[in-house]
Amino acid sequence: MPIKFYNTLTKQKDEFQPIRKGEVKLYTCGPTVYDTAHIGNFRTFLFEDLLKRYLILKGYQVTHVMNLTDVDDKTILRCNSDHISIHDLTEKYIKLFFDDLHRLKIIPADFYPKATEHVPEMIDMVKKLIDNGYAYKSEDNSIYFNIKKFEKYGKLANLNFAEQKTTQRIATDDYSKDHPQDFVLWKAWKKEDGKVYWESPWGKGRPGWHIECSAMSNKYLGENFDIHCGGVDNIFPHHENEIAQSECANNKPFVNYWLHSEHLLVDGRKMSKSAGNFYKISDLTDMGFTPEALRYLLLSGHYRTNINFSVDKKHEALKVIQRINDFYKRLLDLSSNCNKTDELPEAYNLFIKALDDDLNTPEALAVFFEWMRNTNAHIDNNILSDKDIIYAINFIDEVNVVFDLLISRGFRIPTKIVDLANQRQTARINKDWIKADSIRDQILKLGWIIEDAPHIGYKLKSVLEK
RNA sequence: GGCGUCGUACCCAAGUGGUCCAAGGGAGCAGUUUGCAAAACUGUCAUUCGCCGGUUCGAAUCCGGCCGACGCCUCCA
Repeated sequence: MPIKFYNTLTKQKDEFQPIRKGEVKLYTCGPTVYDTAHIGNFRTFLFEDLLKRYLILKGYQVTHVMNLTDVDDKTILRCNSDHISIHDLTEKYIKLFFDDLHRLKIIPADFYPKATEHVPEMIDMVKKLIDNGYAYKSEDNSIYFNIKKFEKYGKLANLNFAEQKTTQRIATDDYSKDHPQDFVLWKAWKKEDGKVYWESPWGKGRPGWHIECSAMSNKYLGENFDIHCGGVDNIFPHHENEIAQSECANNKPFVNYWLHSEHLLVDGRKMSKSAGNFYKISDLTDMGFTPEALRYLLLSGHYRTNINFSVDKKHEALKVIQRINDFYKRLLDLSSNCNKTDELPEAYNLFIKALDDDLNTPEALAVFFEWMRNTNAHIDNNILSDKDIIYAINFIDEVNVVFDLLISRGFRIPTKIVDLANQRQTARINKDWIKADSIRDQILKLGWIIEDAPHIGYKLKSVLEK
């Protein structure tokens, strides 16, 4: 079964056909590293992680590039106000970004090119655009792209520039442009830029924002590649401009499939620092959200809808993660004498069918939950065969390739907790319920949950929810 | 002004013409089980899909109007 993706370029679900059989070249817009990324940014990065994991599950060899924008207006402003070099500032936030990626179990990209390390490539591309007649130099030595020369300009964002009403912001913008909506490829140095500049054939300056993604995707993935992703806010102007630059420089189509994720809302509103609903990953882990809980919450809504995040969802997410992990352990405990195979249960086909349809994660999770409930019931009734146990484990392993909701950190049970549990066991055998209950409370206070088996035996679980 | 998205139970969230008198998760309630719990399971939880009309044999799904939330139109995941 082929995968279908909603392609922003065609505005419909298209069957996915890679350029080279079995291979996918994927470019995802990365962070601007002048500040810490927030939960909204990670909604997009997690969508991209899901996409990549699913392509891997389907057997594709994925080459993934994520850029790091380490020079732009905000970054320069921040350096000047904090009296810190651009390198020191961006390295700090790059490190924090990688920490968060790791924490959320996002599979690392193959390349993380930095804008500042690819200026020559960008200059080359601007040169090509000038040579091909698509770009011009303004009075202040900046280079602009002439949108009138590119017939398809506006196709991705579905904007009609001939009838476009000029907004206040554009009208009061740069006077030296031929057309108000032309965008900058190379920005001439200004006093405020301080030490931040590169030499170019047009004098000192720095690259425009959009050119980095065109130049770097070109370098690492080729002039025409398969998939390009980002948040919906990138559709215009960023991705529209990337298309214009790349196609006019190379005279060939740029990207075949454009996938965009919707924004995340917090408590039904746009996240903002002033509204007090602005969260970084570290804020949420401090509140007790586990990486798996965050993955679940951000992947349980479809990527093209606004998902509504709220700290009130912590209980729901932790509960779900606990259920899945308990179920997995339950199966593993039953599997010791079973012969391994790589076969899968029927429900797996429905799971794949849901994800094939433009990554319908809510549907896929529904299939999984329903199957899990039935399988638990079969275990309760002791009617699950050895073969079924192995199929079930295989299924969860596959689900985990895509969602990664199994807790991989080992919880080592402290000796003290085991001792208490054993004392309680003795009390239970002696039917000393008062003592047994009091030890259970004590264990709970130490951060562990004890679950009894009928008559004798127990399980210990770490308290995930505080 | 232009382009576009969304409104489904207490909360979250699929479904986009009949197999839906509407999946799945969380919360609640009742039960099985348990020394009691927990976990697991079972049952219950929207005669109805923002509102009003229309098309159709048939609509949550298509069309029109209205109400409400939101995005983009050169900062933005």
